Amino acid sequence: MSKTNAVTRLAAEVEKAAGTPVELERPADASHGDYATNVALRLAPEARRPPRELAQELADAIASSPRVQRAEVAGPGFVNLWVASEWYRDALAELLDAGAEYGGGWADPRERFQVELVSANPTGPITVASARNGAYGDSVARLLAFAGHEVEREYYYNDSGVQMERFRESVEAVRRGEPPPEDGYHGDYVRELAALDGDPVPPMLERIERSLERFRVHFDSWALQSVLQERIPELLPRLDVYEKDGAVWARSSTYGDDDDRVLIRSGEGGPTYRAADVVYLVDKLERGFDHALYVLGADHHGTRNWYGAIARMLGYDPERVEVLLYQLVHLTRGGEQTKMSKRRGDVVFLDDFVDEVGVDAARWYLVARGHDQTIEIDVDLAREKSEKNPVYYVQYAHARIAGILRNAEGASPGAEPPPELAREERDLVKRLAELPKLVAESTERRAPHAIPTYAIRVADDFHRFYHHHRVLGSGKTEAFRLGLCVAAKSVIARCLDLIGVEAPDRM
RNA sequence: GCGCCCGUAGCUCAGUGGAAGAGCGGCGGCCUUCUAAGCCGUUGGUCGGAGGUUCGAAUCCUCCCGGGCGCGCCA
Repeated sequence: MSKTNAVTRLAAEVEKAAGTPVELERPADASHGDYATNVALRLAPEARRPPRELAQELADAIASSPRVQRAEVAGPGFVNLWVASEWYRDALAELLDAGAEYGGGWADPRERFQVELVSANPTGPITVASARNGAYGDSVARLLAFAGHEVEREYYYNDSGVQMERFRESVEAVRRGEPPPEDGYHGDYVRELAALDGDPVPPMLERIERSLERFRVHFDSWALQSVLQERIPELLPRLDVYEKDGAVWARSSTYGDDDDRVLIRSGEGGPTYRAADVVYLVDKLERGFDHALYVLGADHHGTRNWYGAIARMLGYDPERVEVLLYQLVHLTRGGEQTKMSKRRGDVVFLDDFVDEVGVDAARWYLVARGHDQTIEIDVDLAREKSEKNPVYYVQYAHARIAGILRNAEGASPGAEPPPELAREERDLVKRLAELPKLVAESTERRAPHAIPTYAIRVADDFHRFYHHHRVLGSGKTEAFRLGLCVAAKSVIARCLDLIGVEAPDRM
């Protein structure tokens, strides 16, 4: 992080006294102060001094800051501190000044990222399972862009493999008036495609793109396996390979992969998907991306080390390659597990899911869980549950604020706190001031699910503030409270945007 | 068998060394005042189990139990 904020500036004051980096936490218990640090506990063993004694020195030193009202030692050696009016002014002024950019633009250095996401074979419409890939990957991309990086999203599809042939044969069969082959594709969409002329792949791709655009996932580019694999002969000499059983193998296990992988098949000698991976990786890195991110479902975790291995084999820094794994989506119907198979056609398509619950609830639902957590969706309960989706709670806070600002009629917001700040006002400022740290951690961990969790907290604090305090016509406190509203609205809108959800002005 | 992920309140889940949480559900209150999709109160947990590291463990390590997903010359 290259930018300071109200919290880090406060931490810096403690650092001066402690002589070591300090992180301030917000205690869960209000009686433990506005902020707390365990730095005395961490320092005590090396200093060979009782932690509470060190903590007392720090508390005394920090208490003299104009931003600090009071500092206390607590428990085994925590320093709890209560911030002063000065700090609230600093924090809110910063929020208002930065506006929509608050918490962003901190990346240093700014780099080029490519996020490859979804990349489902165009053998059928996008399913809810792929939608998680889209929701997760797109949110990571949004976080990186907000940090200040240059980000492009790409969809990579296989237009020439065995499954694509099955898909085309299924459409052809229907065109001849026959049922699709047993191991072919059977969904209704196959019949729809059969009604058109020519190769069914382009219209399928168009439909996929429309679904994803509707889901607010936009692709900057599309990559084709058939084009990439033409360069395989050119790249083969750069690889560490050997022949076995008539096939050509990459010695990937020596470069960090779990196994060696076949690049060129025995027999007719066609290239495998892995061979195209090699070309694609070179292509990505030579197009000037500093980082190539692969968003993959947990069913691909067996190859999570493959991409880094080929980067190493080719002499690239493997740190430039990142595999983001997310756990799968399981669909149930009235408690019964339904197997998802595009071939059988008994899947839930993204478009149907979105028809049912709306884009906002769908995106929120798919990104609000940790990516390491398997998601189970009961198709029968989806609509009922979506009505209780916390996304509406958060959007409602935004709409309420918009309503206040509509009624404000030229009254201008300010950051100057009134002599007495109410608890709800202080809580809201502190909450809003968490955004920079939250966003930075969420970006670095590739964990966008922290955003909705935080957005609920912000809405929570706002709704409470709103309930207890009148904004318009509140006299000397009006400007400050309007300032709070403007800042809260901006933070909520930013959080929602980072996960691809709209922030409505009316509900 | 081996590998990856998960096990926290009735349900769905946050919480990657600091003082156990949210939403939903249940129960009881609050609208002549900027949007009640809201607010307030209450109910509810030996953080799967056992050891270990640490001043301190839901969090780190080891083992065990349970669930998901992989282990193709498919992608």
